[in-house]
Amino acid sequence: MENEKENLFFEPHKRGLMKTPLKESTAANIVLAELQPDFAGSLTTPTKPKEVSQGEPWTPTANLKMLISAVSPEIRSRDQKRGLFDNRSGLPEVKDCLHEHLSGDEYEKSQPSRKEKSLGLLCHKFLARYPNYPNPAVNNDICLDEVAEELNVERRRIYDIVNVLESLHMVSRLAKNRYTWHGRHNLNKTLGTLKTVGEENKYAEQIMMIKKKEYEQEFDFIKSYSIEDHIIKSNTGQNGHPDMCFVELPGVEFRAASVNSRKDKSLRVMSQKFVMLFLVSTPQIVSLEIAAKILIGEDHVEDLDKSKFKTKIRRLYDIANVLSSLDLIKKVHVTEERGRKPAFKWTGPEISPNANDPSPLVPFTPSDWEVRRSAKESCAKNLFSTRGKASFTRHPSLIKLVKSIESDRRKINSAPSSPVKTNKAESSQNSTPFPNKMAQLAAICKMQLEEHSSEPRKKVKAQLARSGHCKPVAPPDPPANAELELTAPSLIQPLGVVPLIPSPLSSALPVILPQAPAGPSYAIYLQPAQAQAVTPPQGLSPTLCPTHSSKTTGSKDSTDATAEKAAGDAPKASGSSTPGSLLPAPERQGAKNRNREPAGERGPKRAGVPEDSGAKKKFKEDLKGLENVSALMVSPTSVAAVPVGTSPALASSHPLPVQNPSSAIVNFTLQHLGLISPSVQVSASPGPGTMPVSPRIEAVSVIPENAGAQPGRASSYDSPAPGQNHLNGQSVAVMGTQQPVPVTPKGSHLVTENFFRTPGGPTKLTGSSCMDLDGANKTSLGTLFIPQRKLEVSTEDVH
DNA sequence: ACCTCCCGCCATGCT
DNA sequence: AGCATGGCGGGAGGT
Repeated sequence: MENEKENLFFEPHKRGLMKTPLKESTAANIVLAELQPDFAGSLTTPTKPKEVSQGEPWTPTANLKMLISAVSPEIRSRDQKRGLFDNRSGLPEVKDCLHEHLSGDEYEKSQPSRKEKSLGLLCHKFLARYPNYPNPAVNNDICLDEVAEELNVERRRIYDIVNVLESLHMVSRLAKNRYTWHGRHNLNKTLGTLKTVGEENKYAEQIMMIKKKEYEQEFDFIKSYSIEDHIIKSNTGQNGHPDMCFVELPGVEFRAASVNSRKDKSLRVMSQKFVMLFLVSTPQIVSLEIAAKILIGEDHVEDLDKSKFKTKIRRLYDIANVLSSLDLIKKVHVTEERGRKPAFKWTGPEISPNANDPSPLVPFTPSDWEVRRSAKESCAKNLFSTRGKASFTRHPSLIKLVKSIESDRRKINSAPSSPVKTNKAESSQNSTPFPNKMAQLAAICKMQLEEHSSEPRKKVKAQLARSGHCKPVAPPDPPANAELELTAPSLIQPLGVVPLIPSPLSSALPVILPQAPAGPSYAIYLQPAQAQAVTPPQGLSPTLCPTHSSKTTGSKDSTDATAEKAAGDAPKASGSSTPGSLLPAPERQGAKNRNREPAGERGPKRAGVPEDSGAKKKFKEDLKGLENVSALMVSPTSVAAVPVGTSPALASSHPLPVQNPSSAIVNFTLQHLGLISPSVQVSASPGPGTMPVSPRIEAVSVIPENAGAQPGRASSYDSPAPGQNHLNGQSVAVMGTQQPVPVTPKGSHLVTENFFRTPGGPTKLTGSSCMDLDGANKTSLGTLFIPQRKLEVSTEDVH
């Protein structure tokens, strides 16, 4: 059916082509096909449309250039080394395209080395075919068969790419063998949603836990069950990781039942989770190890069987390759004492949970509400695993509901690829029942979870209070932390993530409290709308997650990243100053963001390393302080970095700025303290105060691939609408401004929305709008923790 | 020797 | 049954 439908839709354009791929594309043809992205898809397509959208010229030459540029960085360098590069095209890919040319020279190429066949390269080729911001008006469908042929790869490979792209809603499945290309129009929204979900899932906490465990293992450290653990577990479930289904955006949903059937396991889900990890972790560096553990359901690390772990890692590489091609991440290495760990750093745009909020200030219209609601529902769906396995599902009471829901859902989804669902409007009809249930479940679950979580936290708090030593949260600790760390230097390293220097473990604990949904401060932030829509009255944390608009994008390079961070910090800091939280509507977002981040930062900062009970006490105290101070908590993660900072206040206020002294000194100090590994260096900060240490580190590692590649591609594709450019992430500059600046232009949103999702045919706008409503998404609670510890280190590029 | 990850078998589920 | 999807992990290229 699906096909049929699709065909109908597309027939006009592609019909003939649809299934028949051009195999023969011998050289020339092939080239053309590749070169002309969309066209290729349509092959014969009558409709000119697709590629046209951007108006980008797709001459063969241009394509080659693009490909080359895209691929080249890596290959080029390699080739150069080898000496291959020189002559003909140094690019293997190119070769593919142009195999014609002398095989002699480059048979090597002709016989593509493994690398030439890499998924990353393939993905670049794939992406080269489509504009970053396709013209919605045009038919942007993708025929998998055609693409596979054109790119000379088995379809299986295309699935790998498409699945990841689908997870980012850059493509959506129309029907069998057909996808629609959305490009980056929705990317920010998607990322915002993922971030929100990631926060809700408390991935940051999970990461911390894992790290903590590592520490403990290494050092016997406190084995006592930390409060945090309990909390986390309660929230997440035994796994420690909430199992959730694919996160669907209102506008983009899977239409094929088959797709839905495997949703939970799918590469898509893994991809989303992986992305979430980046979005919620402060350093935004995630090691494969940690990612794998979390994705597996880490809590039972012990249980982990190697094979499973290995498989997960393999998959993560696949995903990472695609994400790298999208320039969302780049490979780096986190060095620990133990050795280097492969990790990836987020180089995509900074997103705030629902960053897009078009207009927070603006009152929501009824329609908006609906939208949000739908968004929320979708979130709920996501949260609950279809299986039942989901963490939330755990609650017995909920299981039944879940099952029923699932069944309903299946029915609904079962409609195969047929383009049915649409956003709210549509969904309302079809899926309405389901969503409602989901929403209810979600609400229930959240409530329950919150309760659970809150209790522990409360306990903790109480303890802390008793202890009385509270250190002021934020400020504190840099120094203290440093010391602590020193004592337990090793601890730091364990973290897979690189983070900011300071407080490893400690960060985790402290942070938690503040974040607790229950936390007063958070409550404040909640937007009524959100609360209602998304979560139960409680409001839970959800609100917390604000978007930090401030962070815009990131950027591309490490430097940018640093800058970003710095910027982010600054805002945060400011936020801290304004403890409160209750910001006027306009600021809400900012406030939220601030809150979130701060928390994360706090952790680190505060974090003392609990060496022993004493340390723990400190933590607790810190936590306590945090609670009290919650308002104050400001400094973002960057703070953590600040080992140097003497006064807490300073630290908080200026994230890392501490740099004041020479960076060299800082590094030296850090190293001694054990906060950072020798390998890592904190570069001198650019500006005083601005650069957080950690960022710097990141900065150090530069990445070859992406940078190089993207540019090429980007140039050609990116241009779309002005606003949109920002979306790409790369473009946006970050600013330190405290106030969150909306990264993406609202206008763009609108645009995108409209465009978005056109699967079936006529586009409908509605859905996308939902996404925009940040509110709904925001509902998540953010967890503030920042797991990071120090670890870190050098990020090297993979190559 | 380890890191990456290509390759394609084969299960799953829709048609 | 046939086909589209895509989970999965053996094993090989790279470093």
